[in-house]
Amino acid sequence: MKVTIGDVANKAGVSKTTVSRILNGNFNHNTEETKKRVLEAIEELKYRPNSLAKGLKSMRTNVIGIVLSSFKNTFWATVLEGVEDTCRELGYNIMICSSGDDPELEEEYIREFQMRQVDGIVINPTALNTKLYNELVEIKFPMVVINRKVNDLHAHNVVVDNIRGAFMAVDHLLKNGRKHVAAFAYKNKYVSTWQERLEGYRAALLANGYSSSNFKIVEIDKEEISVKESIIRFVEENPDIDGIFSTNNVITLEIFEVLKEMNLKIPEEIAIVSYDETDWAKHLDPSLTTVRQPAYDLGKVSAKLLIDTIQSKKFDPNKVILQPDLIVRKSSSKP
Amino acid sequence: MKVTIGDVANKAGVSKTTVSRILNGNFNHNTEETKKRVLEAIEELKYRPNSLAKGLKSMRTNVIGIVLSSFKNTFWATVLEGVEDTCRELGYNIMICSSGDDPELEEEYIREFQMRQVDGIVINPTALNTKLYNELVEIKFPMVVINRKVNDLHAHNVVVDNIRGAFMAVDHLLKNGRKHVAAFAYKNKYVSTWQERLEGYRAALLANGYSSSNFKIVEIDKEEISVKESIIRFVEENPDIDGIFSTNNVITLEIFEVLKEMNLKIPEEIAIVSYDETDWAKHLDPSLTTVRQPAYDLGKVSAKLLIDTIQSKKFDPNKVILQPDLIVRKSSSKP
DNA sequence: ATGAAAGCGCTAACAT
DNA sequence: ATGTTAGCGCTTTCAT
Repeated sequence: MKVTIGDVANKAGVSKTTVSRILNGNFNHNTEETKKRVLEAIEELKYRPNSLAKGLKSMRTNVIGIVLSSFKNTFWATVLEGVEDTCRELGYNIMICSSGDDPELEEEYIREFQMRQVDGIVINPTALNTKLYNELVEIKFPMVVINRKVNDLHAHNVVVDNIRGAFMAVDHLLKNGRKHVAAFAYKNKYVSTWQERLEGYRAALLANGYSSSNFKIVEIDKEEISVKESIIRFVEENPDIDGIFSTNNVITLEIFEVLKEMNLKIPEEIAIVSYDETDWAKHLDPSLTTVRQPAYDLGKVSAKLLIDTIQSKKFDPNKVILQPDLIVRKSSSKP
Repeated sequence: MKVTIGDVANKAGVSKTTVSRILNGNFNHNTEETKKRVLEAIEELKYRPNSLAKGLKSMRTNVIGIVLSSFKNTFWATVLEGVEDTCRELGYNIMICSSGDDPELEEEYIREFQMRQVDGIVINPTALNTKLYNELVEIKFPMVVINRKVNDLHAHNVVVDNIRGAFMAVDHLLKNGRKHVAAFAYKNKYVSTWQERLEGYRAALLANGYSSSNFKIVEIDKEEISVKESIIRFVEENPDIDGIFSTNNVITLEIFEVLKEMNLKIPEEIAIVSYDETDWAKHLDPSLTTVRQPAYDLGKVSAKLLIDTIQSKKFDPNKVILQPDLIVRKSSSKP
């Protein structure tokens, strides 16, 4: 049933070595004649090399692992596309999993990937397994940390500039005449993403002549209160708000709903700018101004960096910061 | 550097066989004492079995491959979640790829998966590689075809009832007083999904006393015309339309935009029902009535079926049809 | 209850 | 230009 390299060798009347050489493009030293015979034998027997055996011998699998927090987000789907395209181009396959931001699951999956001898991993870390991350760096396991930062970790890191993205968003609101701008984020002090977007928010206020007493930050603890409820509460308690910067598009959808229910006009009474750009942003009513992150590039750059590391065995941590841009639509028009 | 089963054996003062047995839970015949010593050695050496070697020997990798058309869609992200949860539960890992509905790429990826000795695949087929699919069935390669049907293929198939979903959508429009209902779909005669949704549309019209002369079907050929343009053209040429059934949510977003630009009120003048349910459907203005497909279950059932097949080696094709449901919102309210 | 030895399918150093 | 041989790390008969 299973046809092996030995079968091909027999059929072609040569040794396994010769077949192996031709298979791997080392036929500098082969007669056209033998090459032809081997290729024919492969064709006739429909031989397909067993990657397991190859990997066991060569200590390389040409598989990389990718650990995401969740698949359910256009952003990650697009990152994955970038990773996939790069991997295909360079001859790698992908094993995938999602941690759901659960550190134990994250560790379990990483261990699994290691046992499967993946050549390296791309990971959006929970940021809660510091010891594990450092162990991986220690043993020089090729790894690219994406999207989030892990403090003091001596590893490759590819992120999008969240401070800048948030700054652009909030600066845009202020420059367009908004005076009381609030920021909404999920509460999670371990995830650099949210923290940095809030930092960008603060920076924009300060740069526009406001002081820290003007900061209006809503950090939503999903365990304690629903997103919707916390928005309602905030808006009721802060009737002077005329601009909102939302760090996440699930929150944004809730904000749209709440404001409509409260009969607050967007953008006349309250302007909105949101992370991230999505398929539906331009179709909302009013169309949504967004901070677009270069998700595809994030995937592409990360995969490329990982594979370079695998192939060159160089490990000086590389820190790459990609830039987002602002897509201005109607939700942030002048009042 | 690398610690192998031999190192553990040495450290514990036993043979590799014994370590292997304990590793795989075959310690019916082992002293508590040896078991303990081996476990300790594993712990101390931080030994992790090499799955490649294991797979090479045992002819099982506990990896399945999944071939999608694209990741960029909540539907597929959710399917993937179902697959992942099931795989984790049953001890399998996932290799992933997307074909972009390109049959050559699809074949390339399947071959790759075979060489990597995946135990089986879950595939949303382009439906254009009939010969390949049949070859896989022929060699009894465990495979579950999902979401789409392939004519005359003797393989497992898990789909959602598209005729029924479309019927429910259109019947709902008609029962709520709409008289002239059109259907929008991508033009692709190979993909059963679109074909069946149009069939459901026709069935609903007939069941409500209309004849085939009342069918208004727009099949959009993306090569020839933009989605938006084809919607505009149709609506201009058919001013009597008062209901639209959209088979795809990208088309739906464009429909919303066009109707707003043409100042046609939803749902007063035109009602809309759309595939699929998404995060944003309830936040559109007006909120969108959708046909929800059990995506998570689709993933779960498919993965379970695949793994059962792998483990039991039974191959009588299993045809599973899951049922969608209708989520009624404002976009389809009575005129 | 434990071990020795063969071998899964491939590659690569070392012949020839 | 091609072949011989020795493993890669594991499981699995078959002994003991």
